[in-house]
Amino acid sequence: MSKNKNTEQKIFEAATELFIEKGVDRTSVRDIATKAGINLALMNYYFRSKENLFDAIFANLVKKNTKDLIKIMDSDLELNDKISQYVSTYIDILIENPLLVSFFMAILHRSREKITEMDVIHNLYGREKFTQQILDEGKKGTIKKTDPSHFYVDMISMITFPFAIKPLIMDKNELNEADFMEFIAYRKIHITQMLKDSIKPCP
Amino acid sequence: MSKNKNTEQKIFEAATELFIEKGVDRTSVRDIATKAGINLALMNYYFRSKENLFDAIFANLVKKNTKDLIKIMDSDLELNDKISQYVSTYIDILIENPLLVSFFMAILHRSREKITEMDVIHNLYGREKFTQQILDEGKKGTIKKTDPSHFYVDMISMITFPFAIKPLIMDKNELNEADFMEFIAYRKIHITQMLKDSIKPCP
DNA sequence: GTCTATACGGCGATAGAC
DNA sequence: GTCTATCGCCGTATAGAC
Repeated sequence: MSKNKNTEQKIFEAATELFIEKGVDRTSVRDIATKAGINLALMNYYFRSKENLFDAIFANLVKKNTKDLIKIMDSDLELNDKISQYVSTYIDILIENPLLVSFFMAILHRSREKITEMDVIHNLYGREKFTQQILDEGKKGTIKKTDPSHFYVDMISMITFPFAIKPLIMDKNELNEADFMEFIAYRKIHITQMLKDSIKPCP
Repeated sequence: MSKNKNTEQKIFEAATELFIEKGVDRTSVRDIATKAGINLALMNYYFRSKENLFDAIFANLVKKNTKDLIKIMDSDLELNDKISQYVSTYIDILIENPLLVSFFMAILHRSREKITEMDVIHNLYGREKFTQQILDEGKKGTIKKTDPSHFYVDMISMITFPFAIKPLIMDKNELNEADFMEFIAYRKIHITQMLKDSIKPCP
C-alpha cells in the first residue's frame, strides 16, 4: 500500500498486457514474471495457477469495458439516441484498445466450453430494457417489425468485426494506422444510419 | 496410392480437425500423430515443423472455403442477385463448418504479423469486379452513394460474426444447436434485405 | 517410408530458506 | 512476502535402425 504498486497488481497488469498482445497460450508464466519485474514463484503465491490468473483478468476486462455500454443500454434515452450513443461509445472504447476484439474472439475459440459459465459474460449481450424498447416501437407501428435479437447481432457485428480483421482491411485498402482509425471513425455515422434504416419504414 | 490414404494425407487431415477444434497452440504434435494413427517422427519427415504444417493447412482451408464465393463475386450476375447469392452461399458454407469463423479469428490474433504475407489471404476480401459494380450503380443514381469498402465490411461482418459468438447467442436466447441453425438460416433473408436497403433510396 | 529411442529446452508448479 | 532451486512433464525435433 505504501509502495508504488503492490506485487499482485503488478502481476495482474503485466499479464493483462501480455495476454492481449500475444495471446494466453503463447504467454508463459516466466514472461509475466519478467515483465512484472518479480519472481516466477510470486505468480503462484498470489494466483493459484496461470488459468486462474487468466479467469480473473478476463472477467476484469469484460467488466471494465462494458460498464459504460451497459449504462447506455439501461438508460431512459429514446431509442434513436440510444442507438447513436451506443455505437459511438463502443467504437471509442475499441479505438482506445484495438486488440480487444481480436483477443476476445481468440478466447471465445480457446475457452468455448467454459465461456458461458463466466458470470460476467452475461453483461455483454442483449439488455432487457433495450430489447423491450425495440419491441414497443414495433407495436406502435413507428418502426418496421424488427426482431431484437437480430438487430442486436447486426449492431455488434458491424461495430466490432472490423477490428478483428484490421490487418486485412489495412492491407487491402492500403491504410496506415491513422487511416484505419479514420475508416473506423466514419463507421460511427455509417452504422447508426444503417441500423436506423433497418427499422424505419420508407416514408 | 494403392493404400487407403497415404500418410501425408492422414497427418494433414488429423491436424486440420484438431487445429480447428482445439486451436493450434493447444494441439500438440503427439496429439496429431495419435489421431493420424502414425508415429510422431513422421510428422517431421513430411512437414518440417508444426508451424510449417499449420501454414499449409491454413492456406488450404482458406482456398477450399472461398472458392465458390470468389466465383460468385467475379461472375456477371447483376448486383442484387450477386448479393443474395453471396450471402446465402457464405452462410451455407459456415453452417457446414460452424467452427471455421471462430478458428479463423483466433488465427488472426495469433499470427497477426504474418497473416497478410500469406498469398491466399488476398482472395478473401474485396473483389475488384464487385467493387466496380457498386461504384457503377452509384454513378447511375439507382442506388445511394455507397462506399464499397464499408459495404463489404458490413456484409462479411453480419454474415460471419454470429458464428464467432455462437455460444453467447445460444446461451442468451436459450437456443439449442438446431435453433441456432434456424436463427442463422433466417439471417440469409435478413442480411440481404439490410444490405439492399442500405444502397437503395426510399421510393 | 516408417519405426524406436532419445536429446534438449521450456513449461507450469512447488518446497523450503530467509 | 519474496526469493532460489528444482521437480516432473511435455513440447518440438532428430539420429539411426530397419
